Amino acid sequence: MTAATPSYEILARGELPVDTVQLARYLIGKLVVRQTPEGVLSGRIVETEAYPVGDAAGHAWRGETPRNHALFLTRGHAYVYLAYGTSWMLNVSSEAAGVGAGVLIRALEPLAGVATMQQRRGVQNPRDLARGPGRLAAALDIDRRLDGVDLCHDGALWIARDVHDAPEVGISTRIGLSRETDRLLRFYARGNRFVSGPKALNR
DNA sequence: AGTGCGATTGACT
DNA sequence: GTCAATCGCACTA
Repeated sequence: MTAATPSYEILARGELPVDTVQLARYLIGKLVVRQTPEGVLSGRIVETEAYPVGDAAGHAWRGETPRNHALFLTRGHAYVYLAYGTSWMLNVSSEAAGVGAGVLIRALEPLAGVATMQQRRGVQNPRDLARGPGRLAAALDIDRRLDGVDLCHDGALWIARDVHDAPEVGISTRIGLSRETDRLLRFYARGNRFVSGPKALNR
């Protein structure tokens, strides 16, 4: 028995806040659980960013396309896309069906399957396994196969409740954007060492 | 059909 | 601190 076996109680869709920004904040302290043939991988969400309706930095801004289709699914579905040709990004759709918006999961505190993640990433330091959206997806073996998956159902990937209380949440501007750079839509577990970005954005 | 450009990362000065 | 890698897609024509 491990000392801290994580709980995998799936979050029901009805529990998810209907608003994109509220959902981004709500997801801090929840779990991402990935079921693979090799076993379960999981982590605690410590950093998110909201891309609400009307946000010029959001992929849904110019309307629905084949790529961003999953953003228009009802809240709680995975939107997975490739950035810079190298890094997969995991998002959670966040509004009613037909409305395009989402929350980017930017960092996890690894919990279950750490050895597998270390192997997958070729990295030993637990802090570096899922600190950053691209690393996170690589650690959990997330790519286009999971685009459109319902995260409120048992399957290859879902979101679960944590046994611990939600951490204190900090708010800042988002990272890596060229538009809408001043909006305070990034949420993070304050002081948590698995949060990405500069120190100034982790107070 | 051609072009530009990322919601990043890792290697390197 | 700088910078290239690398791919799919959206946009233009």
